[in-house]
Amino acid sequence: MPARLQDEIKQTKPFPRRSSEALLAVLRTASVLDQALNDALRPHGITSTQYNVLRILRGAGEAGLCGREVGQRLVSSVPDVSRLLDRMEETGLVRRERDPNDRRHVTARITAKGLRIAEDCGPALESVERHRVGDLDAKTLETVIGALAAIREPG
Amino acid sequence: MPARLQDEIKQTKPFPRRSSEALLAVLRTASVLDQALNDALRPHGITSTQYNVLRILRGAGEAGLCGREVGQRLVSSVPDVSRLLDRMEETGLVRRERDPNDRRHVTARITAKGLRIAEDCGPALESVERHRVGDLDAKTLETVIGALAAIREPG
DNA sequence: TGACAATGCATGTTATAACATTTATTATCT
DNA sequence: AGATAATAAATGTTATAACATGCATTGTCA
Repeated sequence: MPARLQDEIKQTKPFPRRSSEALLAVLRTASVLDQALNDALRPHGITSTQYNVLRILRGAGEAGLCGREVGQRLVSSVPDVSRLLDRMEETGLVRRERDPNDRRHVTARITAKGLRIAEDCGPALESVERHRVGDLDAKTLETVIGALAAIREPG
Repeated sequence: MPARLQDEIKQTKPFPRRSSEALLAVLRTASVLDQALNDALRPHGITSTQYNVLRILRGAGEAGLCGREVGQRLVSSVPDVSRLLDRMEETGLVRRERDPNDRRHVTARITAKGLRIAEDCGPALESVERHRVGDLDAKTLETVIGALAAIREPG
C-alpha cells in the first residue's frame, strides 16, 4: 500500500487543498530521489551535482563548455560553478583552460577519468530509475511530465 | 507554450526513456519550487526549512516536540536538527527545554514571535501555490499525487 | 580611440549541510 | 542491582552552498 504523504511526514492536520499536497509531494519526492541517487553514486566517489556536470561535459564533447553554460544546464542551479569545477579538477574529473578567443571564458572539458567514472555510474543510476519510476504506465508518465512542466513554467 | 525540460537545461541529446525525463523533471521542478518558496519567505527573514519547522511546531501546539520528531517530519530530512533549532532559538522563533520525564529529550515549542511570522508568511506561500499549482485540474492533481507517492514508495 | 558598460570568472566571507564522534540518560537483560 | 545496549542530543570537523564583491576581458558607442 502506498503510504500517504501525510503519514510520511507525520502531519496531523489534513492538507487544506489538493494543490498544497501536490506541492509538498514534489518537494518530498525530489528529496527522496536525490538521496537515492547520492546513495547510488557514493561508491563511485561523486555527488549527484558532480555527476550532472560530468553528464553535461560528456554531452559537450571535445569542444567543452564555459562555466556559465555548465551552470545553466545544471538541474538545480549552483551559483558557485567556479569552486565546483575547482573540486572536480582537483580530483581529476575535468580540466580547464582559458579560451584563447575570449579570454574571459574558461572552457571545461571532461577527462578520461571523468568519462570512465560517468560510465561506471550508469548501471546504478538506471537501477534507481527503473526501481522508482519504472512501474508507472506510459499514460501516467505523460501526465506527470506535462504537469511538472506546467508547474515550472514562469508566469 | 510550456518549455520542454530538454530546452530548459539545454540538453542536446533526447532522453533515452520517458522515465528518465520524469525523474529529472521531479528534481528540476522541486528546485524551481524551492527557489520560489525561498524568494517568498526572504522578506520575512526565514528559509523554507525554518518555515517547515515552524509549521511542524505550530501543529504540535503547547505540547511541543522533541528534536528527533521534528527531523522526521521535515519534508527533506535535515540530519542536524540540533543546530537548526539553535539558530531558530537564537532568533526567538522557538524555545527549548529538557523534558523532565525523559531527560534525554529536549522539547521544542514555537514562540509567539514564531507563530506571528508563520502567520505572516501564509499569503505569500499561498500565492506561490496558487500561481504554480493552481491551474492544474482535479484529475491531473490526483494522478500526480499518486504517481509521486509511488515513486517515493520503498521497494 | 577612449570612456563606459557588460560579461565571465575568481575570491572572501558567512551560513548551512553532511558526516562522524561523544556524552548523558534511559531501557533491557541476566 | 549491575553490566550492557539503545536512544536523544550535542559537538567537532569538513564540505558545500549562498551571497556579495572585485578583477580581467571584451563589447559598445560617442
